Amino acid sequence: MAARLKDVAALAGVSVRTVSNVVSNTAAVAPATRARVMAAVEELGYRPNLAARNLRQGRTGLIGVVVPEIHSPYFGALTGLLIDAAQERGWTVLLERTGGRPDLERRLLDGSEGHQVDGMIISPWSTSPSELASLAGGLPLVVRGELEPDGSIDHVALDNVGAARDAVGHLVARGRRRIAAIGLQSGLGHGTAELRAEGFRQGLREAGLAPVAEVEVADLHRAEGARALRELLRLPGPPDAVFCFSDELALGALRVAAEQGVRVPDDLALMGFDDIEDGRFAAPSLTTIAPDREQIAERAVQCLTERVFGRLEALPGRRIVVPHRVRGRESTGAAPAPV
Amino acid sequence: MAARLKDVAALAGVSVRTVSNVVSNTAAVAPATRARVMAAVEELGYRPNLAARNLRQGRTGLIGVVVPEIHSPYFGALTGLLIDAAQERGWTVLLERTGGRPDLERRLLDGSEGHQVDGMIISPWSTSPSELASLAGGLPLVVRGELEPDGSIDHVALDNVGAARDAVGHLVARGRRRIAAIGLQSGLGHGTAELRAEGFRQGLREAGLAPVAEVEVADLHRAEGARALRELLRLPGPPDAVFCFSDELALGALRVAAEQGVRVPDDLALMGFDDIEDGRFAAPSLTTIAPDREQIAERAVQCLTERVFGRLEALPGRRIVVPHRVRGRESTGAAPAPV
DNA sequence: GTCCTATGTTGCAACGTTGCAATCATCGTG
DNA sequence: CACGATGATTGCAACGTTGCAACATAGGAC
Repeated sequence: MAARLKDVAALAGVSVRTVSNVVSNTAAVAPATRARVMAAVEELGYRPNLAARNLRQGRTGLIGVVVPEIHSPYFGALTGLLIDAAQERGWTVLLERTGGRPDLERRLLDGSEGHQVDGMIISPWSTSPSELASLAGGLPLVVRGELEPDGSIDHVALDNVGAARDAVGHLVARGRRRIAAIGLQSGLGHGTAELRAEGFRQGLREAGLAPVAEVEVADLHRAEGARALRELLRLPGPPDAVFCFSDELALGALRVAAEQGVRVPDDLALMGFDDIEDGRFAAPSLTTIAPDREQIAERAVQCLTERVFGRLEALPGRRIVVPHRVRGRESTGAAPAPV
Repeated sequence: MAARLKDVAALAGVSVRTVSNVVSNTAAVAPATRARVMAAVEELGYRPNLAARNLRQGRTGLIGVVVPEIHSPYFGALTGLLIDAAQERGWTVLLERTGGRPDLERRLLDGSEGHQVDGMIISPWSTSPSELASLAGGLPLVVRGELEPDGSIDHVALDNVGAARDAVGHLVARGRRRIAAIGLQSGLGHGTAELRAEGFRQGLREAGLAPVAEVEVADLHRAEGARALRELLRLPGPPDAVFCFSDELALGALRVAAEQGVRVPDDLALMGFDDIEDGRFAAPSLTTIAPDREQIAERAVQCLTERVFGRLEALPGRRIVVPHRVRGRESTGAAPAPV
């Protein structure tokens, strides 16, 4: 059915090897020959069989991108950017979702599940970096997000502690004193939440304040944010500002504030983390920590590419920190409401 | 480096073929032999080389999912469900974004871009089904969303006309008479918008009404919805209800309503389409048309699987219509605001 | 004319797997 | 005991490509 090198060769009147040279640019070919071959390729609609090429070359041109979920705005946006960055470098992305399940994370890494890839970019949920490294064997790996650092693999991460401190600074600068946090996660050895909590406390300490409350959540989605703010509003001395560890949590909280007649930002300043699209169009718009997502994607793919092609096996893991900024909007009174 | 069948065979003291029989369950193997082989597999950490398997079997186990974008809530959610449904049937998903670019849509289909897949599920933006079919050649294809029907390929779609009619019905039943639409797209031969416009007009006709306005948009995102509502509010006789062809458009409109002090639903009823997560947590929560997304994903993958394995090449294209329902919430006064 | 180099072209083998058909042992049946 | 049927195991070849090294030809230097 599909044309092979052999068919093209027969039609063009040259050897199989020459056709291969033309289509994969591996050797010098006389212009006339090249033209004849190209014509035959065109006529037969020849496309190289990638399975054969992969088998021969020992590479697949695929990289795995492993995320807990893709339907959430944060991971959705990041995944899109990763695909772009990968495409630019000639990779094709194989997307895997773990749903946060540790067993699935493991099976994907050790190769018993899923397809063969040349490398992986993983946003782990529950597996520690050292475990990741051993599971992956020799597979090039870039870890997204933050768990305790491990010497042997590459990380691309934010300065989560610093970002959380900046968030508190933003609230304090706007005169808030009774500040709470939503988004701690005790169950997991999930480092990101812990780092943000750490930064939150540091920021308060620097301002000579103490946390009004720290609310734990089961996940980072809206429903949990809503639940958490309801809880905070029942406290005897409710907060005048809340720092949520994700925009989705903040949007859930925003909804509850509207329900209960709590005015944002007048009665309560609300702040998120991630800078997702929804936050820009919320009413009031959401102040947030904006990581440089393009750079995260760019650096992660670049890093992985170097690992795959380079002789970096012996190199120690690199630690790439991507910048962030506070994006002040209406929910903390940092931007005037339009009209 | 990586263990091969040959290595396992040597260790277990059997032939390569027997090991293959064990790992791929292709023939009866004596329990004792199987145990010996499994032990060797375990010891060497053997994983089958998929490139070789694919080459031999002529199949890759990959299906392509082609969407215009994945960062949007609608496509993000759908893609997640497609990956789930595919995984259940043993497929791995290769995700491709077109960004709505026609040339990229084409290159993906004719195989000159991207990897080799056994089939594709595509949400086309600008390529017509007949063109899709000819580009794909013999590649099994399932088309998502709606363009003019074509006899030879499978479609999985909503009843867009009926759904839009239902939306109008919902607004009319709540006493609205001055109804506008946001979301028409003239530039594209993009069928979905046209079908919803058609249903919108039918619904109004049935109620003996005429459209107050129909606003065109460049895309279906929030910014366009915001722009469109601003435009509508400047009209001499503004509408008392707006049907937006996507939830994102409606959320953009909702934001503008809040900015301009237009009360929703009292002054203006707002309705969307897609039932994305954000709409549930907006204040007010967003009435919408909810397609049965699980079923879309499920049926699309099922359909494709049948095409790949079945002898259905000669079969005419099937047309699968997935049900939807109106989900009444606060933005049309269909659900009381909590507390 | 000989040698050397540069350029273009080729055949062979191999990547790791599985389809096919052959082989061998074992068992039940008549 | 011969026979066929069944079960278990095997060797060979092939999937379509590319690395390697060899080969052919032409052109330039001496």
